[in-house]
Amino acid sequence: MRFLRISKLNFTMHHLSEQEIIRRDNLTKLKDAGVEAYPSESFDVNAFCKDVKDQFKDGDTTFQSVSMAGRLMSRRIMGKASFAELQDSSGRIQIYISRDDICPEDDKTLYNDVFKKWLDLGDFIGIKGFAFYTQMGECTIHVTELKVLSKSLRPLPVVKVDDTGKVHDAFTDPEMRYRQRYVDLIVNPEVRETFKQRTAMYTSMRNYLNERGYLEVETPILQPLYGGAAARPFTTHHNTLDMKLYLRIANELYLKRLIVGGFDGVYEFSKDFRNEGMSRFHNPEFTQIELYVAYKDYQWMMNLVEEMVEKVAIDLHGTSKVKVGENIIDFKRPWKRYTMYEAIEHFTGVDISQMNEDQLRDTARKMHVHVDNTMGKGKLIDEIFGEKCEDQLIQPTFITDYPVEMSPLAKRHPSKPGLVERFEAICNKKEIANAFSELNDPIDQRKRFEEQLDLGKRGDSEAMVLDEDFLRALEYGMPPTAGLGIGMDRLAMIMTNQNSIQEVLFFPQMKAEKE
RNA sequence: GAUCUGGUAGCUCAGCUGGUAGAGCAAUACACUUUUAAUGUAUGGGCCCUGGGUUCGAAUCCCAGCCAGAUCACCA
Repeated sequence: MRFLRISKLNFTMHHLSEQEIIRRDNLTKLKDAGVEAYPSESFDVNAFCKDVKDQFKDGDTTFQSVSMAGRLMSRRIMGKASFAELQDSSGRIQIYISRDDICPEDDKTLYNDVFKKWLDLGDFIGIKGFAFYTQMGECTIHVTELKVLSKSLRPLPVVKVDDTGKVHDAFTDPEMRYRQRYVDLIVNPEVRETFKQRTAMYTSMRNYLNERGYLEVETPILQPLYGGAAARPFTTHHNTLDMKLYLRIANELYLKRLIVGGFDGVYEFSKDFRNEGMSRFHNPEFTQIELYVAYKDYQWMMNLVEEMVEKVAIDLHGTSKVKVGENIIDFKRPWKRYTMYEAIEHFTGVDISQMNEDQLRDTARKMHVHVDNTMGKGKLIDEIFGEKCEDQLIQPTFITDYPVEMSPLAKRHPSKPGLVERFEAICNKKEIANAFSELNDPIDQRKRFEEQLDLGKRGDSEAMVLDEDFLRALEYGMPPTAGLGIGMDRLAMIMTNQNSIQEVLFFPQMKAEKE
């Protein structure tokens, strides 16, 4: 019955374009001539385009017996000799093919037919040969052997760069680039670089945290209760257990359970899911790193964030200064620090620290901040900050001491009533990190959850739900703990100078393509 | 979810106030043994996003829809 599982896609052939028909035709001709278009045996590579171009000097004895593989990306045929470009994972190099070098015998099929007629741009080939410089001074591989490694049946966009460096016919349509990222990666080398930098960012952070002895862990994505953030979840269903499950919106409550269990420091790069709107800053699935360290507080965590993010910038760029849009952002320590009240006073000139709810609402209205009567004190402060301060914070800056109403999992500030020990790091007008001294008083935590339940009953779809097992864990006792979350996609956008989250996700979420 | 902009050849794009669908690259054929956005000559290639409407006639004007991008609102 297995054939029934084959998807419909295998049977519905799209209408073939002229160029696709020609490529299928060429495939048939290769096979008829006894050339295997999809050979199975290994083709051993001993050099990459970039290395040859960077290291080969004219007259050197190096790279005189190279074996290379990649896609054929351009072709300039001049009768019995041709220039072409080979692209591998490292970049491109020009290759030179002369008929009598690759066909020393009488049979010239390999050059006249296979290379000139039956190969197409995008096909994978393997070559053997030696490096030299042409009369025009370009580093080139003189090909002595040519092998077909894999035939390409669809035409690629042909992007050309002229001698002034100007790019012609760039493949730029965002819809096609995101839906067919493989094509984007083939023809746009800078896209490949962005994703390599994203991985370098993960490596940098992982190394930093591992060196300090923190344990990288994995916690459930499918959760019976969602928690750790204010957001609407995706829901799903487990058939055998016949139970409703949620895709996690955060992993905070699970990592804290591990601190209760006795680990001193745990972290996880966590793919989280939020069933909310999409924008150039929001994808339904995104990645956060969360870190929890026992016996530490938020002040200590601020120092860690500065040190780690500065290191990331240096590991990626060799300097703490990173170009982001029109700005140069310098991650060098120490970063500016403001309490939320100080920040508001600094950017608006108004000291709100002693104001009650009504005074705050009046002040907000005078500043033309949109507020309504359902907003409590914490929400009002948050609105004023968001409207008047956040947009002015380009350089990395810590904002500390948030209203307790916005932070149900954070510890109360010992000397500032109504506030919690929390900070956010803001950079390029956006939050890049959020951290607090974790609330470890189980009685207070239960009370805060109950306040969230009330919000939920009043219609707040993002209010947290009460997690009885998490409270049970806290009742066994959790050491004082500092916790941190960093939005990896947002940080990647800054570190790679991209202004859309889709540029740092290989496969951003898209609506289904029409047939 | 709201507003604006866009969807034409494999790719990048023209196509005016309605009148036989265009260019460059790519492709096909021929020539050319150090070119480089190779060149020269010739040729083929289109569900103009979809569905309605107006009109003698629609890629073009109108309406509805689909997809994308930008901005805004919620959010990381």
